[in-house]
Amino acid sequence: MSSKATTVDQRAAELRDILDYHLYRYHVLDDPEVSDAEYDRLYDELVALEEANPKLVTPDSPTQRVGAPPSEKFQKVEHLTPMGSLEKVTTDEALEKWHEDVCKRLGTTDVAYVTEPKIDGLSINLIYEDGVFVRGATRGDGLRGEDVTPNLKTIKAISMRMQLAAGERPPPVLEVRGEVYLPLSGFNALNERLIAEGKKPTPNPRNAAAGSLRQKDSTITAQRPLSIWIHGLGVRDGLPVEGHWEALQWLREHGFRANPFAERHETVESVAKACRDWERRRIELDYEIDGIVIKVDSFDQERRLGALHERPRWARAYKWAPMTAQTTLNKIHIRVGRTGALNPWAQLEPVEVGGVTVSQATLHNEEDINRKDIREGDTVIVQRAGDVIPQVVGPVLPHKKGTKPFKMPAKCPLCGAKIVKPEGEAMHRCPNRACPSRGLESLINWVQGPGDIEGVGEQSVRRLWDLGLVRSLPDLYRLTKEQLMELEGYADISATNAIESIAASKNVPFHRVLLGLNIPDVGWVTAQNVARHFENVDRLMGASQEEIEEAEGIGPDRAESIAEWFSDEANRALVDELRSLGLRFEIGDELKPVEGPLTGNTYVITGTLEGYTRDEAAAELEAKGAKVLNSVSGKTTGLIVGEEPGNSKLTKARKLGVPLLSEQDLVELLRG
DNA sequence: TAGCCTCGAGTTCA
DNA sequence: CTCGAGGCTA
Repeated sequence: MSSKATTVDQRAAELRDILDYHLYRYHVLDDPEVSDAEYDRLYDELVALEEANPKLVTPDSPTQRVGAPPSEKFQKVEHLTPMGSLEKVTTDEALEKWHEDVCKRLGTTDVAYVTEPKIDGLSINLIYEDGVFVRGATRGDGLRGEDVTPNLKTIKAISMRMQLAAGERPPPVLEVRGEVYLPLSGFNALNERLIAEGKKPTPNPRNAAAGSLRQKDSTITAQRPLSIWIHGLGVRDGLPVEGHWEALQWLREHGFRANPFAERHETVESVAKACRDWERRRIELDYEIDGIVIKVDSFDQERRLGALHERPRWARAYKWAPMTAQTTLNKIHIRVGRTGALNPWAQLEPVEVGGVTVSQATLHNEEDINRKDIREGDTVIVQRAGDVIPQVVGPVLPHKKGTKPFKMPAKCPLCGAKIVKPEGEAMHRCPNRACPSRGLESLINWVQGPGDIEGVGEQSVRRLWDLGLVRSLPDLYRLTKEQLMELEGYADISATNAIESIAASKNVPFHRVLLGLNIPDVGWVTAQNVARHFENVDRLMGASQEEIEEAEGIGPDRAESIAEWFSDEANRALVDELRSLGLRFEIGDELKPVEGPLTGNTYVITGTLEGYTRDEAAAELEAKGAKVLNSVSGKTTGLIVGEEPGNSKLTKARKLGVPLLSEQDLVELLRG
């Protein structure tokens, strides 16, 4: 061998070491030492050396992570030790019961546990021979999985070679277990890209990760920012560790990416607390977790406990109520809202999600449905966004035979008018101003919103509508007790109360009436501003678009919308009719700005208060001159936090440094 | 003109 | 509660 060859050989080996080290710093420790450019320079040097001397290429070289040719199919391989699946517990009681069982079998109460986040990803088994990564496989049935080595090599958080201390000899064979996952940031970026390319977004990070790992062409896998958390060992012969806690430390020291939130607990109470704490804290993570994995720490105790039907007695998964679920989408219905917008919604086979039963969910609009490729009859994934509103995330493919892509109807399902879809807008619309949907929906809106009528709810309004007794707001005020008593559910007393409540609603202030007219783009605040500016409806009706713009918070768009509404003859007739029925069309003194000790302060309320409803608290604050808004911003004076506060408001307030006030603080504020 | 603040509108379940 | 977008301000 010539001395030159040796030098090149040495340099290649050196470069492999350096590059491996920097990958480890970057992807395992999240603590890079060199710039990306510097890394690229070293990488290019190695590529050049290897191209000039193909014999230098080793299977574990950093250059071999990408570019393996597409394989025909995945080989089945046997795991060296079986990958058991975890028995789950869902309550503290079940956890406690397991602990008692463990203690009884071991004959001691001296049991320590290790907990760590249960990643919602794909279980993977990695084999290292003499410290070098040689093979990796999916879990499969627990005994045999699919060999996905080329794809795993593209994941930079997987070390191709173990980190060894000077003079340390690697174990001849080591089996390492982990969970491959897609970080949420990467998942969002991937979906944005897919949408931009006109492709279908992936329904959730787990599916995206699974799809990525099972790509036949590993160059595609390489484009997905997959990562891994290593959480355990299979074959571990000869390692100087006596328990899981030590094993995790050992793994970390040898270049494996073990989760930093693993904890060791001396008592089962401490374990239970960790499970509860993480249910709240899980949103802080850049990956999805669906519970906590709990293992008996000591390997000696683990061995004595053994397994039952491939399910280890020494470990449990504490699982929370799932935030997502699968169910069947039975039918897509159309609802026409009070503005004429067509709203498709899904009727679902009822399913538990995050502790409540979900049976319907909005599908927003046609574009959204078809981008997600949702069809009637699909099995779909449902999740609760922001912990509350159910969403259909997407179908679990493939579709059933004979299903068709969704299409909006061409005609309004209620009045038969031709549906329009303005250029650039997402919503389809029924253009018919006389469409029953609009009248009905506005009536429902009126009784539960601006009109604030007790004793007449959505169901009654629908029945009155169907009977033809009430088809407009004026009709409601002409309704008699006798007519109302024709309805099921109304007897003498309830009918009297309802009629009185309807009569009382004639006195709601002008701005509420304005709100009830259903003028597009006019909501609660704009109605107040308009009422305050014009003081009565005649001056408003007589105003030009430019004059309307002078009111606070009104720009060209809203001004146009308002002017257009009042230019419609039917609408002016409606105003006249309501006025003759006795509704108020000029302001009283209710909109006079209140001067008080809290003038200039704005507050936001979240959660449930003990002594007040939120409306009462808001009214009291406003009586002292404060403003009460619905979202936190830099200008918010304080966020009043009740029981079970909304997470988004709380996080935002913390981020912006907005003071958090308790109900106690509120009471003092109102008193002082 | 950008970026923040606010508003409107549509939404589910117990 | 969230989303999108109108309105306002620097």
